[in-house]
Amino acid sequence: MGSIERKQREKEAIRNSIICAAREIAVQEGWQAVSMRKIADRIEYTPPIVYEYFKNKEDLFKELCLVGHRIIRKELTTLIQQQSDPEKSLIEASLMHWNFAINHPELYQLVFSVERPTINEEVIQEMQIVGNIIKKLKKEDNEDIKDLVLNWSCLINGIVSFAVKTDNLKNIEFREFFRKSITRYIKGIK
Amino acid sequence: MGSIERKQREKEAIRNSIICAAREIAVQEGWQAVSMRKIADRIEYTPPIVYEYFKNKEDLFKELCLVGHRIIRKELTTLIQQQSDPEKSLIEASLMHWNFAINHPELYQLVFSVERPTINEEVIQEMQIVGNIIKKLKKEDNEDIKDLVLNWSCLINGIVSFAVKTDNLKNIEFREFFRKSITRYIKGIK
DNA sequence: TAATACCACCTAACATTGTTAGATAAAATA
DNA sequence: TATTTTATCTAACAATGTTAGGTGGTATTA
Repeated sequence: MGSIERKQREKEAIRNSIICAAREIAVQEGWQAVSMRKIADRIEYTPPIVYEYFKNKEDLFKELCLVGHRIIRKELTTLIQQQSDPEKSLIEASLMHWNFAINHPELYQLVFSVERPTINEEVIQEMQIVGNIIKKLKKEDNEDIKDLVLNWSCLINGIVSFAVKTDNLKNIEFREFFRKSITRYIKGIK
Repeated sequence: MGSIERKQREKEAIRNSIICAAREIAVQEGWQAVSMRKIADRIEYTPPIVYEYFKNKEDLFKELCLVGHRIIRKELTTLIQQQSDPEKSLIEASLMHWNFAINHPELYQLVFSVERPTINEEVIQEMQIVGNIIKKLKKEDNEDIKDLVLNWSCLINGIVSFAVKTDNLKNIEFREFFRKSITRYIKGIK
């Protein structure tokens, strides 16, 4: 009797459609316009159904943050597999953040908004990956890797956030500035 | 007939009390809990009165951002008056941002949230002040000052935002990391 | 097969929100 | 005193998050 598995799959599909609906609305009208009713409308159900999959709006938003982190981690891991030169890896990891903000603006906003607390486990994992890159990059062992990773992470986020805020993500000059800042950072640590 | 001026002053006082009320609620319950009705309640008026001073909620929020920027600019100007060594000035300017986030957490959140567009004129003025400090700091003239200021600004904000998000503003170790990052930055540019 | 339990889903309501139109009553002016 | 202006309020609108409880069909059991 595989019908129980089919049900499971259908449930998963609905859950997924809720997440997609929320993202779609956010892309089109911004997160402030995302309401449980609009989501329900879009998936052609009534609001209480949404509450069967997510305890409340905050719960849904947290899941959406996880979606963002999963994409970032996936990009990071494929990136280090394709590239062995640590300097190039770090540059690619930096650009990945930029591209993430371009390709998934709604997720970027959610994951990196000051209002929302970090999902620690996720951030730690991402930092570990970048930590491994930086470890190879620098020669002298007098500086704490953790500090360097945190420094890198904050720098990247600071720049990308500013680009988002000032609507400069597609500005070539600004992107050039981004590259230069990464270069400056790398020069500074090795 | 000075009554017209008194009226003016009273109006100014009410406007100010609206701003204060909004900040108070934000400090106690977060910005998502700030409503026009709660503000009206707190200043002992009815909601429509608030709309006589601010076109709408967004308008009020923008004014609140300006309040934040005014504080920052004031701090920056007094800071450069008291200190002539550019390196120390830059460190102080950096710490000022940190303290701003501690002393006015609600304003920090508003001014630096990714959701809200920057108020360009304000940001440009702040960057000009910091630009003057950095100009004195570095010797070689091959690098663009604007780039360096932007780099500094994004780095500082990236770190402070992260501290806010992870609730580490009062963490001494994290603050030490902040100092080290500034030092690293300064070492890199001069 | 009939009765029962369960499941998916919905209706309808609650309090709270941003915002506005229009009323009221006091103060200022004529 | 009559009229205009000003300050303020009441009451409503539609939209929001969220929940209690109903409905009608499907599966399970007697």
